[in-house]
Amino acid sequence: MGNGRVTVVDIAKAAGVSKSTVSLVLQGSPLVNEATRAKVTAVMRELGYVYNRGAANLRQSGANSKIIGVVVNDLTNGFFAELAVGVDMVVQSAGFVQFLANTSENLDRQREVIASMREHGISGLIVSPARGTKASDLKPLVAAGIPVVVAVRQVPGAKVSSIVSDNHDGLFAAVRHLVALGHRRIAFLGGFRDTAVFMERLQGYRDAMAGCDLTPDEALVIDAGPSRAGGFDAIGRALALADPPTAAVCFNDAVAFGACDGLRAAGIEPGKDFALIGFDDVIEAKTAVPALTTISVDPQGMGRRAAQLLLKQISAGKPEAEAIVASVRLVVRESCGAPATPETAQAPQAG
Amino acid sequence: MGNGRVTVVDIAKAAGVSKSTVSLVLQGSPLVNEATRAKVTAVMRELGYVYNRGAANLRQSGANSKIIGVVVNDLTNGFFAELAVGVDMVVQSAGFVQFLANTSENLDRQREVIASMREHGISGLIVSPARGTKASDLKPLVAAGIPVVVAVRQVPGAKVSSIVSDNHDGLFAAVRHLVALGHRRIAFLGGFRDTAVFMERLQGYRDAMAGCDLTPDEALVIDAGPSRAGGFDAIGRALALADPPTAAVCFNDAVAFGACDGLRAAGIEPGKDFALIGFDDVIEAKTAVPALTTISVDPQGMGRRAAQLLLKQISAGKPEAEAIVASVRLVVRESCGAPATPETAQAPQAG
DNA sequence: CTGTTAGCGCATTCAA
DNA sequence: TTGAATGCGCTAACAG
Repeated sequence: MGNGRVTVVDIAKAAGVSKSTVSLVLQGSPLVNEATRAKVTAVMRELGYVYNRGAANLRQSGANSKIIGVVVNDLTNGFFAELAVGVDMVVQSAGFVQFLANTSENLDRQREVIASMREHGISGLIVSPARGTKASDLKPLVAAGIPVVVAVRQVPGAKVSSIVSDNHDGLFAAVRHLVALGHRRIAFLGGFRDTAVFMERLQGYRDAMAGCDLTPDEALVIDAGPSRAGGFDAIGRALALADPPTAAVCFNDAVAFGACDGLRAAGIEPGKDFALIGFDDVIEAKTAVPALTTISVDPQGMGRRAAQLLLKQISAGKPEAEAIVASVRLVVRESCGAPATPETAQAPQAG
Repeated sequence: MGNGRVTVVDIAKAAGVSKSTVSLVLQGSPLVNEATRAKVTAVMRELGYVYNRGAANLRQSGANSKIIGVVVNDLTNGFFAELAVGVDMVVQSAGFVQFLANTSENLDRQREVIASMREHGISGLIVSPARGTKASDLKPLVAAGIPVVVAVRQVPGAKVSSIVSDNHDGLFAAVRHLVALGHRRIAFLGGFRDTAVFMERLQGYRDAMAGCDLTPDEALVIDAGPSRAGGFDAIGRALALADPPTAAVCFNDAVAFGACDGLRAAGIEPGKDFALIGFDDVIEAKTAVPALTTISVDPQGMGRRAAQLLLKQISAGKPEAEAIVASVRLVVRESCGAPATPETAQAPQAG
């Protein structure tokens, strides 16, 4: 029945030893008699003692708090939830705990949570930054010698480690794939133009189109929210064009799902009458649309790598983190054999 | 250029006052001269001072750490991610921060993270328990006077507040709805039998079936993982029955999505040739399958309510939390006009 | 209104 | 091997 707060002195008293001895037992020091250690641990269990990391951390000059902060821009998005899970895995395994906050793309909130985390003495930070995050937002952290790794989105001038997917090459490969299948009118659907990720992917799209001697048509680039609803909207606008596409590569899987919904609503079967490729790997993408080709970036793996990167920096005690960019491998998982020519696409068309 | 760690004495020295004065400024005390307060805050900003909550908390006898722990059984599931987001909202607004951990349904890990959270001095805990969680797992917390609220799943003998959805009535209503549409062979798909949630929902299903004079057929109760893959599997087994169902209510939305996939794979259009109802509210359920009827329980709202419940207990300083059960309202959002009789099911569509 | 003193729970010297 | 001091950064009492 451990009621109130039990401290080392309490258990020292009860075990008939001094506080220091208890402290040594706590950190598994080999300098303590096995018999006394057993007695101490027994008393600890009996009295319901709980280690006070705050106090310990305070004494150790605030070095390692064993807590790492994780801030994501949208936990509602399966991708970022998986990312957080990946981080959590290695963080927990390393004996750390995770301070997780969701910013909902809100810069003010992001500032708040990061400040709050600093007050709690995080020993490192992993952040999937909100749109518009500037290097100055991360500056105080690195100035204080707190390791920071940025994931998913890059922050322009920040001197921190980062891990992002190879957006350009991923989209480049996707477009080449579609062209190889015979498609010539290929749309790029979804995403916000003011993000670096969008521009990188768009550039991959454009480069691939240009490399295949396809006439660039800006009307085929349709930005929309990076969500299912956005995809639904985007495909609708695409199909409404005078010269609609026969294939599309989507900003992410959520958009691709929405595009599937939209195609079905228009009486077009995705993967059969229309080729679709999605970027990113939201939960269980393969069962969502069996015929959907995806460029996969494993969010959990990304989270794990980010965490490993951070832990390495923490243990290295490196004050200023170098700017390391780790590319994630992109792979086309399934082949999508959609017909390409206008003749085959004309059948049940719903212009 | 705030380099090393700046403390109150540093800023006191720089501002030409004493530590206490700085402390008073920190907590916004009205007992300090406006001029000195301005000077102190200016120096704080200049030196890049960061408040050390650990030390403050230590001095205050470990009362309020301003951190609340959140443990969920599966952050990969959109429902729980949304739940965490809901919690985060009110927690952040109240000036607290969230310690979030994912247990992946692992009891050992759950014990670990809860222990870790205690060491860090959480002032409250919200937990969506892993399968098999026993009251004894929460006992130490309540014994230590730490408020705990259990969400989503109940823990049998635990003397803690809890917030769960009205599983029985939700499923009861769903079945009645399908019966009203003319269905008689109604399956119950997905979920694990060893959870209280499953049994409650199953009981609702059975009670509704019995109330409608429908012969109970245990073959129509098909358990499977509460995931998209599980739903895909379950519907496959259902359709393979000698006397297959014409409608189904699913354990959750993920299962329902999987069931949709399975139906389509079998050439059956969900919401047209087969009526489907999903429980729970995963992200953007409405766009996933336009015709899918859902029993909705808003996970974010649930998270918010859980957090409010917890904060109330924290502020009330209530040592032993009473067992409060808060029901969540369940609503059928859309009507699903699926044909019921075998005769109409063979025609393309029936009025 | 501001300065002084004294710990919060722990780990780290130093002696014994 | 173990016990007695000391201080981490901060707040809570009282003094001035």
